[in-house]
This record gives sequence, structure tokens and C-alpha cells, in this order.
Amino acid sequence: MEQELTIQQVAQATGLSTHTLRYYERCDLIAPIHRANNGHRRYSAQDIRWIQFLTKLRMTGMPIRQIQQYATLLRQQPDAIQARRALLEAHRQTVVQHLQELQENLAVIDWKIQHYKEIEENLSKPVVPQ
Amino acid sequence: MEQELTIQQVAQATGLSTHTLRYYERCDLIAPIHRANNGHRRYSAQDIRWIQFLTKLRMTGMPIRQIQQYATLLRQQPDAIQARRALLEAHRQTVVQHLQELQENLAVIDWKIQHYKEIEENLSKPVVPQ
DNA sequence: CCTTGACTTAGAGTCCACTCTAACTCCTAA
DNA sequence: TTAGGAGTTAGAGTGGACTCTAAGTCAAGG
Repeated sequence: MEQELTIQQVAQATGLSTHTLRYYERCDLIAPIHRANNGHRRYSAQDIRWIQFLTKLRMTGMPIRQIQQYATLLRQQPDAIQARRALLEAHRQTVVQHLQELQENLAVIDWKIQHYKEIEENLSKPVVPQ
Repeated sequence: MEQELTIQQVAQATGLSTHTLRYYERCDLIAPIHRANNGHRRYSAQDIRWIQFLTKLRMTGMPIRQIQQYATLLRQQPDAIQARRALLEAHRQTVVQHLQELQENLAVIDWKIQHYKEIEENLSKPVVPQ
């Protein structure tokens, strides 16, 4: 009943390459994956949920080191909810800050684009207006 | 009258290291800076304005290669306003997308934090309520 | 039997953006 | 006149996160 997926299927499902999936496992971002008789990896639904979440952590810029810590908490102290929450909240703060910074810088770029538009318009005006 | 700044002062003003300032110049992100008699760099107000803007481009994730292109347009075809605008608008789009992605992923992280909070609350409740 | 193709591993290579080093030149103040 | 400090250069080194390679195993199909 337990549907287990091959590394290819997981790559498809998560958008990661098979290389990256193995790399993450080597780095302990992912706990050792269950193997089929032939030694091939078989990912459980659990595994996939975790990989999807860790991808979100990566995409928000959490470094591998920190994800390692989180993953370790998850595996070695499944009861350490507070520690996990603390880690996520710290990360949340840096993401919020990064977002703000991005927005501010984007505003400057927008301003510049607007500025260029105005110049372009003036250039296209007839030399002697009216 | 023209206040020209030393590399140290520019580092101070922009938050970049002197190393990075020289590196940017070597990579042609910054045009060759005017030199004092002793060969030391002297940055003009213009230079500083450009460095500040390029820092915003970097902080929004524009790769060095692309900033090189923009800088080249700026120096070699000061009239190519349209090309510059096109470049910035393309970048703008990727930033907007990245922002959106960040926000979505942040929402998932927030949700997880919330989830942990609830678990913590339940754990702290008396075993036999009421 | 032999090939094909999906997997395995350890380890090497790549890309990006810095960041640092070593050897050197000047200038100034003790 | 010499010691310190701020510059200069070319080029090497670093850190992070992949990404790829080579050599091997194994199962199924022709």
C-alpha cells in the first residue's frame, strides 16, 4: 500500500535533480532513505513532504548548515518543538528583512525605469512643439 | 571644489570593502576611477552615485555579468536609454517574481510556526482538563 | 549471452562572488 | 632615516551550493 517513489520520480515531483537529492542526503539534510532490495532508493510520502519543505527553506535562503540543524532536531529529538520553532522564527526574521530590502531596492529601480520613460517621451516630442 | 573621496571613504559610504571596490573596477562594473598624483583612486560624487545604484542591482540579485552590460551601455552609448530601460525592466520582472516566490514560501514557514505554537499550547495544558 | 538503462558510490569539477596575500610605492611624523 | 600607514597590483584562495564523472551493479528484453 505504501507508495514508494524512485529517485527519478522524486526529482520530477520536487524539481530537484537526482544529483541534488543524493547530495542533500549526503549532507544530512535528508535522513538515509529506505532502499529497495537492489540498493536503489525508495522515497516515502513522508520523505517527499520533508523534501518539499526543505526546498522552501532553501528558496528563502536558509543555508545548508542551518537546515542540517533543523533536520537533526527533527530526527534526534522529535519532541523538541520549541527548538524547532525558535529556529524557524529566527529564519523568518531574516526572510522578512530580506523582503523589505528587496522591496526598497526595487522601488529605486522602478524609479529609474520611470525616469527613462520620461526621457524617451521628451525625445520623441517634436523639436518645436505646437 | 569637486570633493573627491578616497577608497576608504567610499567603502565607508557604500558598505562595500575596498577589496570589493577594486574588484568591481577590474570587472568593469565601475569605469576606471580617476587617480591622484600618487596613483591612488579618487572617487567623484558621480562615481559614488553609480556605485550606490549598482549595489541595489546586486542586492536584488542581478548577476555581475548583467551589470557589466548595463555599465557598458552607460559608458559606451550614453544615448541608449531604451536599451538600458529594457535591461532594467527585464530585471524588474525577475525581482518581482522572486518576491512573490519568497512571500509564498514565507507563508508556508509561518504556517509551520503557527502549527508548532498550537502543539506547545496543548502540551502545556493540564492532563485532565477542567 | 549481450546490450541497454536505471541505479549506486566516492570524489572531482564548476560557478559565482568575493576576499585575501605578497610584494611594492609613497608620504608623513617622530 | 626610519617606521608606520594608506595605497597599488596581479594573482591565488575561499565558501557555498551544486553538478558532473567514472567505474561499478543489477534486471529485463532481444
